Amino acid sequence: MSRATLADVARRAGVSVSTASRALNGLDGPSVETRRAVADAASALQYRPSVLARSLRTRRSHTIGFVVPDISSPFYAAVLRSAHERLHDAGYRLMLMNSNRDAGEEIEALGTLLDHPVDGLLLATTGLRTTQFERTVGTVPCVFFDGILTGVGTGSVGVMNESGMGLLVDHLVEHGHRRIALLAGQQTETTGIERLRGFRAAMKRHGLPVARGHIRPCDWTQESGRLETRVLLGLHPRPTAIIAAGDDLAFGCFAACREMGLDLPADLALASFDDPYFGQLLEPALTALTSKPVEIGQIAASLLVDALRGVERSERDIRLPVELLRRASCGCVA
Amino acid sequence: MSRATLADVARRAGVSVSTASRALNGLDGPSVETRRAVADAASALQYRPSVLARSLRTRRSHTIGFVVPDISSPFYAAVLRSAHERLHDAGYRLMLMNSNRDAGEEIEALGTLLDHPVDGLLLATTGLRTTQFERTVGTVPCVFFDGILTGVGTGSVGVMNESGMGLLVDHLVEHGHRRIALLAGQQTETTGIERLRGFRAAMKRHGLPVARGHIRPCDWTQESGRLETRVLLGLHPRPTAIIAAGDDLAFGCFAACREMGLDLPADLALASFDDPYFGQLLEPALTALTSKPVEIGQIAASLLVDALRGVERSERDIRLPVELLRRASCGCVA
DNA sequence: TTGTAAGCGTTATCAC
DNA sequence: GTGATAACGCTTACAA
Repeated sequence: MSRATLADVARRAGVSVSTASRALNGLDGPSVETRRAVADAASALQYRPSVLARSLRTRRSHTIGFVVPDISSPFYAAVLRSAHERLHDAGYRLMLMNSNRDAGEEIEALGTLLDHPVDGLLLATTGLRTTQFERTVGTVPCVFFDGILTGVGTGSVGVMNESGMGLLVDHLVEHGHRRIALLAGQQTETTGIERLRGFRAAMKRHGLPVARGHIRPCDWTQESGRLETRVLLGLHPRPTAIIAAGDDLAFGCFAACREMGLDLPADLALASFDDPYFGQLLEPALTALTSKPVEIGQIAASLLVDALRGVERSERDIRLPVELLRRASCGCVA
Repeated sequence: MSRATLADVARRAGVSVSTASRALNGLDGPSVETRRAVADAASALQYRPSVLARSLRTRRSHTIGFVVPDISSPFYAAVLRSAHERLHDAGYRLMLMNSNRDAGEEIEALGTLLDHPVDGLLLATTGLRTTQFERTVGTVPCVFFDGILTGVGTGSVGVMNESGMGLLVDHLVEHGHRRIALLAGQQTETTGIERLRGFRAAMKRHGLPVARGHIRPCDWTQESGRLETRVLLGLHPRPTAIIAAGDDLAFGCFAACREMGLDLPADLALASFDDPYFGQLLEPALTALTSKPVEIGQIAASLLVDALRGVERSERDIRLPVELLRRASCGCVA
């Protein structure tokens, strides 16, 4: 005795499968009595429709694929939660994939999801090319977030990377810093690229030179931040301030300073682009920009749901403004 | 021109669908030439089998359901990543659900997953009853982790909650504390229950009384930790040390102390059951137990995969030992 | 208002 | 070796 099928329900209600289907789906046709009989039979048998069979027939799986570089990152986890909530409310399930910060794995992940198939995609890309994207995703609705590919897909959500970086540079300059270095993050991802661009622009705006070796492209990891900070601190002249393009990079900088017996912010000022949710609890508290994972997830999911429902939206590429959280690591008094 | 189907491949190769199916699935029967022809046709058409149709027919979806109280929690996110990796390698996809720390939502989530259907479940339960579980999950393989329901399911993985809590109490007692309070966490989840039990046992073992009101059952949130800490600090006599049963509770305690101008560990000692991955970077660094999300995810996934493959395992309920990380918040010198 | 039947894209059981 | 053909459980013209 496995799960009851629609045929079982129909038999018990004394009607045909099509009538049973119509009754359960609330289509017009069946009389009130018929509906009642079918509903009774269904609940008596504890009938639950097979999503699989329905999807095969209707060509809609009500499943969304979610692909990120690293789901264990608190930022992506927070985006996931909020996107999931929105999608769940809209009747969608979520299938998860990790690209592991590798373009090849990302393509494979997309392929797996499309085979399933998924009705739409939420993607934080880790450096896909436009042609690769078009070839593997085709016309399936896809909303980018955080890691964005421009010119393709049905929409995108992110923060204002360039102007945000400007805020950080401006603030450090206000503190009197002139030799500012950047832990730049991975330069295959839009976030890394745009933040670096914003850094260069802001430094230029202030008429400040960017010393040779003061820009450190690197992985988005704590270990990488630690290593690159050590390199920076070994330079002559040594930077007096460091901007980390991501929170893990900032942690790495923390760790390096601790190892080397340096005091933040007395010996070195630090500002981070991303604000981890415990930025406040660090010592010194971390100066950072508001990162908005909840908003990003919610908006990305909404864009996708609208696209799936055929709703046209005027604004398809959304960039959220960020604000500076002045805390202690930059030299502001707590 | 949508995706090519098996029929398209068969037609192009000049064979029947059944032969094409056999050839592609490597079943014996088809001759070498036939195999070759089918493979050529398949790649020419960029054929990708429909997972949906295959699942409907074989009654295996190769999809696993993953249910947690809150996926934005770094602990669960880390478990997810490691479990996902293991499952991916074994050819399974992962469908995600959030129970939002609510038993009703958890049941609904399980129902949704089973409708899909999923071949197995990875579940951190938030206080399900045995009968509820049996009714909704039936015989589908389910491995519990973190939040565990004993006596049902195909296995479980967690840490040694009781002895771990003993380690924390022992250590604070070594520091000379006698009035130790507990931010106990939610008492519907096994983790909360077992950690409280371990706390009582350890206090008893040391012959220490547990003062009235010194045990604070509460939500697992930072806000809750902050509030309960304030309550504890308003008590007479006031506890000299607090143990947080979870990391967010410890952060709340941090926040409360900061608000009240109290110095950790001089005015109050703090030890946490869970170690957040940045515990080292806090000031003071957080004394905690090693939490092992990566191991937990990996083991849980392995147990499930074994069960799905019909492999019998002797050890089905695994409890990982934990170690004490002596840092500064308990009063140890850094 | 209801029923019949075709099909969604596979796999599996038969014959040949 | 290979090919019809019947499922898997559902939706949806089209008939009645």
